[in-house]
Amino acid sequence: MKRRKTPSKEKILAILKSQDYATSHEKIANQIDDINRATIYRILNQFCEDGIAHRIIAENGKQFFALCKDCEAEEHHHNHLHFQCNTCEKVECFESEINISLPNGYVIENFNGLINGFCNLCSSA
Amino acid sequence: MKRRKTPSKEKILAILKSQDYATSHEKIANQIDDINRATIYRILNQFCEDGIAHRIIAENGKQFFALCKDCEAEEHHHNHLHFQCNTCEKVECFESEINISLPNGYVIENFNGLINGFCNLCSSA
DNA sequence: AATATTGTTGCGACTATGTTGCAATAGTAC
DNA sequence: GTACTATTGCAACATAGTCGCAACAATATT
Repeated sequence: MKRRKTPSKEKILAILKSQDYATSHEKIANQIDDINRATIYRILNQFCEDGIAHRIIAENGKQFFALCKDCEAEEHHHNHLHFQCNTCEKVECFESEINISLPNGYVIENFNGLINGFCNLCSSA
Repeated sequence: MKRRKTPSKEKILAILKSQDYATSHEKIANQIDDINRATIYRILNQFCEDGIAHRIIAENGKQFFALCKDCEAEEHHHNHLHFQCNTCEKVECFESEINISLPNGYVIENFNGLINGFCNLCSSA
């Protein structure tokens, strides 16, 4: 499957780039009115497959997406924690990676770590 | 809201106790034929509220439940990692707690950390 | 023991998120 | 320009989980 460059992909990529936080499908759809729901999902999935973005599963099961930083095409560094504010619902990536040590025989493929709580803005309000 | 002791709750609690792994709603429903879907969900939610069980969100957004060990009613220790095997799909709790340090002003309420990969049984197959 | 209170259950309907099959469209390579 | 095939829109589907309501049942009260 060779990827093609399309307006839809560029648009969604631009939106992801413009966000400071991880973005839900809903939020992306709100900023777009001429791309089909299914297409947005497909493009986001493609970005994840291609290592352009990574997927975060929120506590309610919803997917959020954030661009990958410092990821080589082959080697990904997604062992960092995410934080979702229970008030403003924003999802952000924390820089520091965490060390994961597994029992013998276990092989890691992916890590999804989410902290829920109150962000600095909402906790002081 | 005072909780009442009912056969449904006892039955579900017994199932949770009998599992070595975290359990999905589906798996529970399979072992029961006389309790309504909605009731199972409500009971599981209650268990989580009451600190009897904790909820794990899998990569596909599905909920899994596991009994709390070493949890006081007031103080919970859920900063441990979970592991889901991509082959056998089992979800298990890892013992070791992880240290989470948050930026200034951030308050943690809950942590959901899931590693996906292959468990010792499936990785060697 | 009978009754009142109110938490619990089953049912059905509903919501929301995400996926898929198919035909039409549009990148890309030649 | 033409051929090839990835992409898109549409509609239908799938699934997980929730909610309102009336009937029921566990506790508390007498």
